[in-house]
Amino acid sequence: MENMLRFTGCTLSMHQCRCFEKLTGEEHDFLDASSVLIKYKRGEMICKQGSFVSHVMYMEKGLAKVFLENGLNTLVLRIIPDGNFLGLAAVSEELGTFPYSGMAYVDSEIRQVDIKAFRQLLRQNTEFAKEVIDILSSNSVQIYGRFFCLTYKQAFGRLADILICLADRIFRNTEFDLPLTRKELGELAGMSPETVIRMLKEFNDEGLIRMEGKYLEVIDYERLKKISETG
Amino acid sequence: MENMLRFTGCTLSMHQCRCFEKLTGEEHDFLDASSVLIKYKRGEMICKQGSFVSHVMYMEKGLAKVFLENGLNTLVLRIIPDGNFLGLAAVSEELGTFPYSGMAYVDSEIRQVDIKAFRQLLRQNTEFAKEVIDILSSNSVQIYGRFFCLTYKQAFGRLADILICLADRIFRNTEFDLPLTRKELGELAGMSPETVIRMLKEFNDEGLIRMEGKYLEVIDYERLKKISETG
DNA sequence: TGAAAGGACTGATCTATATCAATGTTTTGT
DNA sequence: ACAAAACATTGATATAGATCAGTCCTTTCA
Repeated sequence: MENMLRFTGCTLSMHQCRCFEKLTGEEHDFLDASSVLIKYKRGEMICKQGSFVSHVMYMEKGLAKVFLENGLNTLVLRIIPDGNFLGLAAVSEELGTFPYSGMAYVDSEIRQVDIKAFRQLLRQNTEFAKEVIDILSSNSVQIYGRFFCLTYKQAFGRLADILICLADRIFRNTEFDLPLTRKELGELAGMSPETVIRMLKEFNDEGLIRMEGKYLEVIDYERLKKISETG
Repeated sequence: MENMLRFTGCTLSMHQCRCFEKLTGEEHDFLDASSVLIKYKRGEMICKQGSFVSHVMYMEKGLAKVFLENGLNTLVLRIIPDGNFLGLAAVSEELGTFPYSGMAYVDSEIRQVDIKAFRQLLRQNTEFAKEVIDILSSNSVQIYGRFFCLTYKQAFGRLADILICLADRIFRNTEFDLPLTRKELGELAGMSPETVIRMLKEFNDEGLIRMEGKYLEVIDYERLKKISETG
């Protein structure tokens, strides 16, 4: 009788992006003709909050963060791995500018699709439009969970959340080399880099994880999960 | 040269809901035939997080909150005044259950539209679908601002935000009678009821607002705005 | 209309986490 | 290969805001 919803700070939405499967061969060609593939180096800005929108961006290969900033603080909304849109806010005709920024965590390849072409497909293919609506809804739900988590959970719970998310969903492995700095990890979990370090050390000392520099291994997944739930 | 985006904890999205204007007379009739109007009393639950979704809900008259809860804490995502959807997450076929709860702040009338009928209209009328996508995008952007605000602003900034939002967008007046308790105000601004009381008192003593029980008047709008921006 | 419950308010205390400051360690660019 | 910059780590300190405990006020409803 577990009717209580659990919220996690997970940075990925659950939805598997399937919208391109809904296109006809012809529409696919049209999309290809209306798009370009751009390469970004680690640390490069992919889009800047407040700048004009002219494309929809799709991550072909790499890893990026989508975030808000006000000059002082950075809030990561979502991590974008292969096969996801950087965000579809651009689709709305109301919104002429990016409501967030994007930056590559690692060298990445991003497909930029002309927004007019994308909107035309939305208009002419309702199955495609339905998929896009699903993606938008699913993104919202993911952000809600993250919002709740960052607002009410304590630091160790938030960090546990992020570690689980990285292992389960981003690297799909209990061990991995983190391409993020402690500061970037802090942005994800909504805490200062110093706090990240202290908590990671504690997790390490308690035998929940093993950590050496960039290398990270989740050892006691179950206990980490528990911390993420109760924290 | 103000290129820095401001985030507010405002609980309303900017989008004016126009999707019904896109329907033909026939489609309108179809929608009417597929919907019912339900009345709720102040404090009544409109939908419960985790329960099955079978309707899209549209606020005809009243005021409600849409929120997340885990048994201990409540996080208000959005306030819903007349002429807005309670949320469109239900539109996604992936999601069988409500990702949030809804509760009436005042006696309200809500139109429940059968989800199948709504989805059918999405499929057959691309202009309608486009409007729904705009609403979803716009809701996301509003949540982003609120997320940033609650994560990084200090309590007095968050409270100032909420007061401005209430005056500007909900009551459209510098004076109004609050239908919310201090606890509910706290949920909106992400703080404890005691903190709400102390801060309101301080705002009152500083001459920013005038407050007597449920009555509230915004006196120094500009300074309140400044506090919301710098807090 | 009077008792009970819920809400408003106040003051005292506590604590999680930011911030600051200093040092050692990698990484980067030339 | 070396200097400079960025990053990681540690310890000490500060503080915003939660929590707790109590009183008074207001609404509700029997």
